[in-house]
Amino acid sequence: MGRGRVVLERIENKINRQVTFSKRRSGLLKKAFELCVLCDAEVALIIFSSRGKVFQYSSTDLNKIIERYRQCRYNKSMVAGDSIEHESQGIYQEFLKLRAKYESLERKQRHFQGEDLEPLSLKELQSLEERLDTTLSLARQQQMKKLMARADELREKVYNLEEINKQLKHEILEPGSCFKEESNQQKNKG
Amino acid sequence: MGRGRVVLERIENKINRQVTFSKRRSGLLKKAFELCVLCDAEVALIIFSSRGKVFQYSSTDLNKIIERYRQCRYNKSMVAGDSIEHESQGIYQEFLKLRAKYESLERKQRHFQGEDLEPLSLKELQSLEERLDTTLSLARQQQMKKLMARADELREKVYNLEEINKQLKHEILEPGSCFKEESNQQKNKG
DNA sequence: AACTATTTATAAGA
DNA sequence: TTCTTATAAATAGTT
Repeated sequence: MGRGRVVLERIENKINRQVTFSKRRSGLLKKAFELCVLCDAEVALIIFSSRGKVFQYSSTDLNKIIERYRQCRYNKSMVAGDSIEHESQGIYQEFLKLRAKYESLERKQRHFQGEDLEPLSLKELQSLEERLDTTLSLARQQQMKKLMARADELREKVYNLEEINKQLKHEILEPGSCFKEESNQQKNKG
Repeated sequence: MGRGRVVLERIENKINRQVTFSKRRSGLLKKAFELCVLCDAEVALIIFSSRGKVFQYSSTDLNKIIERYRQCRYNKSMVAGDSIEHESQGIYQEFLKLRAKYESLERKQRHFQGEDLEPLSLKELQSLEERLDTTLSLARQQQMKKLMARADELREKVYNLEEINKQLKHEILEPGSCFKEESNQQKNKG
């Protein structure tokens, strides 16, 4: 519908594409609206331009329509027996789930820090105590281990230094090399 | 576009409405498709007939488009200066941030449970030990409190029962009321 | 489901 | 961008 036949492929000319987008976009929105009025249908339409601008029409609340759609899909997949839905719930759902998990973990964490213990039952308190006790001894073991490792290191260093010292003393008693300054020092000492 | 001018209101004739719905629906879907091809746009279209049947077109995965749309809305409301709390980064960024926080908390939690202690420094281990120790005594205090409260309750119950006992004994020694059955029992005992 | 007279949408041009 | 206009496309009413 226009002065030339249209070929169904991406319009390469940028200006042209943008103009056509603008015109057809408004046409599409109008027709969506008409369908909804004339035929008592529920319609949701989301359009993103290639540059990321968003346009939208919905006969009623868009989120409601989306939910209704998802419900339909869900039922269909139930019938089909697929139920791959799990994965594609969208980032927002994922976000909500994660937030719930986070808050739960946070609560648990607070207990480990001795906060909000009042609402815990005796049984829960006992289990907490046990775990704290276990962790405490583990933490102490770990400290021991670290300290012993460090002690070993130091012992090694001490040994090495002693060896070097020995060699140096040997050098002093039996001179025969190295630096003039050392020779001078030996003179002063002697 | 048809043999008569159309008035924009619900078509009352049911058959007519259904036919028009069918025609316009396919027109709308076709135009959505064309817009997406010609103008490189992203389009999602959901249609429910008045009888609840669902039709859908989307240039790419519908859920992706919906999420993109939600992110746009979210960003817009941020820009509008409603809640500058979380910065205007979009739900996906929020999700990533939360995930990082969650993972960090999870790591901390593991330490409290005595796991992955090896990488901790001596200083960190000492601080952990201190906190565990504090929490441990708090947990024990809390248990004490609970136990003492329970003991009080029991003491109260015991006292009450003892009182009742006393009264009952009194009744046995000095009869003079209540039930016939009790009187019979007294006879038997006597 | 086809047909066709008309209306409507829109491509190209200004 | 907006308007104009020639023409393609969609579709209302009919068969």
